[in-house]
Amino acid sequence: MSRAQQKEKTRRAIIDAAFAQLSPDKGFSSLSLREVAREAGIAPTSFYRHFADMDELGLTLVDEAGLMLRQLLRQARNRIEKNGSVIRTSIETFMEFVVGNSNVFRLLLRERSGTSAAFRRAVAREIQHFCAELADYLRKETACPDEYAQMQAEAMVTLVFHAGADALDASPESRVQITLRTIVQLRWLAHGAAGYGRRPKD
Amino acid sequence: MSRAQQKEKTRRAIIDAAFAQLSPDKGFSSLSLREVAREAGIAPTSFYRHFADMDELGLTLVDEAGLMLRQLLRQARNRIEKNGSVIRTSIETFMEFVVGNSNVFRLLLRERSGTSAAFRRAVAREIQHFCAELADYLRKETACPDEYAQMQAEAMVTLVFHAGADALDASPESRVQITLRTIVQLRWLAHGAAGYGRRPKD
DNA sequence: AAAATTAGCTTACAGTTGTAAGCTAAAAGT
DNA sequence: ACTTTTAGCTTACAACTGTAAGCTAATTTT
Repeated sequence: MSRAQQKEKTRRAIIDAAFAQLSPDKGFSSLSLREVAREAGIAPTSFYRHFADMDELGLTLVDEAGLMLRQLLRQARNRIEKNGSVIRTSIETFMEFVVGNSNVFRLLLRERSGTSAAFRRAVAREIQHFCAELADYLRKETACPDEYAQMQAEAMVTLVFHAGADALDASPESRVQITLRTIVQLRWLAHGAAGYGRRPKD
Repeated sequence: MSRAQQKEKTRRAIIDAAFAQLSPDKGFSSLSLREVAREAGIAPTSFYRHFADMDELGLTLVDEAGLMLRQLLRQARNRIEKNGSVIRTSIETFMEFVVGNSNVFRLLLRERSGTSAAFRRAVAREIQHFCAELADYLRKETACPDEYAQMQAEAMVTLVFHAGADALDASPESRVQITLRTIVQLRWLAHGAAGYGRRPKD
């Protein structure tokens, strides 16, 4: 095996080790370099051959998580074409992602409000992609005026992410409730944004 | 000074020390018992005379933060009576709280999605109070049907909290934008929930 | 007045952490 | 074939952590 190949392999081992050690009770910030190295099967100091410090590893993890989010978007679009119900299909797809990749979602969720400004920015950027694509869609497909599409998308993503967070701590039965609740909330938003001309009283 | 009084005093010193050490770069989980004890002016081991461990201290902090939230609600109600504009006044009051007590708000924000299930539950409970009071208000004052008041309140609180989180990282000028954005989003929700009979298309 | 309780102290220990220094062996470059 | 580069190793150290054990002095109880 070439040196470059081998290096890439251990790099992956480190990343996978980090993801593997994330859990409901353990966030990235309580991950230690030594632990990660141990799980990856290398000496602690060898870690530095791949990342300058834990922060650099963390940003890599966030990047990978963002990649998975974008894959999720494509998957949702496919399903919508077959199914038709935009809001319901989107939320259900998202919920499957959250439950099936809970470690990945939790990473985004925690670092979004974590202690590192760099991490927060990185997560915000990934979520921003999400919003931008949704806003595009809203502009094309709905009665929502252009300037409001972005704000509507942001509100929707906020509510859906929050629902995902709730789902992580909930039983499978309550997850159904959370999904239903979120569907209604998103419909209100869509309805409200479409009929924006008539303002509700303050 | 009586023994009980003195004890209460050091207990407060510990709590205040903990709050003081929270910062944009330092969450509760990266607070050490020794650091807190040092700042409180006591020996590390004396900490145990007041709290069984750091978790117990953390839950106390969350409780205090929740108390401040409820005070905030009362303040908002007073202002609404004078001012009239419910949504705008509420959001502006909330934003003032976030900026003025950023350490307290950050605590809630972080522990809401933190690694300790007990902390998450504690924060969820405090936010639940918020939602319940708002739902009550919505039932009385708006056209929203009873069963939807709770869901609407939850959506509103989610959006407002999220706006608060954004505000923490934003410049004063962008805070104005965030506030305006949130006002519009909440109006949509109110509008959508009031006209719930006509469903928007999926 | 004597006894019991206790808030806070000092000392001590074992565990973990990040990372510096320097070696080895193998791959890549010449 | 010789030199350079480098991924990974071992060893080492200083800093910090939580907390156990036991003392002191002052308040409270009896």
